[in-house]
Amino acid sequence: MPPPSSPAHAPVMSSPSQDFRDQLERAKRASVAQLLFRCARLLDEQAVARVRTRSGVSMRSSHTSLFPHIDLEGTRLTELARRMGVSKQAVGQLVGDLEDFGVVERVPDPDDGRAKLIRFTHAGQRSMLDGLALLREFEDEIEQHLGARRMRALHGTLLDLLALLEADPGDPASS
Amino acid sequence: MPPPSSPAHAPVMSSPSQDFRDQLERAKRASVAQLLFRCARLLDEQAVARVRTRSGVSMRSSHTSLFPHIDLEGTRLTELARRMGVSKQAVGQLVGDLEDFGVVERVPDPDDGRAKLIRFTHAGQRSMLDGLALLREFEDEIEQHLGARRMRALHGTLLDLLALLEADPGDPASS
DNA sequence: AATATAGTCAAGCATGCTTGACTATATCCG
DNA sequence: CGGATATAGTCAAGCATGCTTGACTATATT
Repeated sequence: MPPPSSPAHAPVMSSPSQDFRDQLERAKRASVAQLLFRCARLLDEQAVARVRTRSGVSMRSSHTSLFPHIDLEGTRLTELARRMGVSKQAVGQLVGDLEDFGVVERVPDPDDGRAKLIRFTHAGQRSMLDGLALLREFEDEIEQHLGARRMRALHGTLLDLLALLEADPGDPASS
Repeated sequence: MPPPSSPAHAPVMSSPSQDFRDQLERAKRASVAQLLFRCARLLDEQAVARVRTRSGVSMRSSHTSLFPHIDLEGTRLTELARRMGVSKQAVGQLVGDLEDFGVVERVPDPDDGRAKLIRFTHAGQRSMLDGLALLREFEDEIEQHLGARRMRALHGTLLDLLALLEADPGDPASS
């Protein structure tokens, strides 16, 4: 027999293992965090697969995450690293790949002999536009399933969530 | 002198590079996919950090993602691998870690001398509950910022999105 | 001249997988 | 029964990804 449960009254569990089972069940329904995580991974995988299938370029999301930080007139490596919050060597590797892909190029910075500007090549601009089109296509498909209203709501909520998460790196709540 | 951003012969309408700039600008506002990705990563990092800070156990989300698949009475390694869609060796590594943490144990399967059942230890059940409480706490904080309504909407939308992504692994669009 | 900064090269590490080879047990069938 | 074969799990190695740190060169700044 399990330890005497307090049937009528306590908020205590009927039995520990029953309680545990309930909790597990709840966990299976997946927290928002876990849902986000799985959605993000699947989305990323499928988007990357599409780009590679269609363009033949094996660009990954780590590469494309660089794009929004590259100014049209070119941006220094160190500045990119600062904006992205990683080491300049990390950016150097990404830029190296993108250079191999022919998407960006390094040109000397006229203002500083040590520096180089990372900027899109002509071809890179084209593939960038193609990639964005592909991504929009993908998201349109998703929107068809979710509906425009929910898609907008999702977008807005994620923006707010991101702001919260970026503002609040620690654990301010407790203690 | 400034980099010759575009040749002197002026493009007729809004220049290609202006168009490109617009596109980039749009990309900076981040697609849903990119937003999801960044939110997921931050959420994961912060959740993992909290668990480790409070419980001292360096469990990662790859470990916890195993939990929903472990039945209360125990589950075979191979079955876990099947449910998770990875190799049995991959699950073996996760289970090995969790065994070191004292969270799960391997007991012989009475029905099959080759098999073992992976199940939670007593302590594991406790830390599982603690972890879930922590996670709920975290999500409650998020809910405070987003509001209950948007949180529910987010949850529901993500569920649908997940279903879509899991149903549709390929690229059905391109014929 | 001293020092700081931009970038590069090389190595290393953590994570989360994979594949291949192997042991022990189960099951099927002639 | 016994041999062929399938299955559960383990051990070991390897790989891709996305970072890191350390050491270094070349140029700028003071």
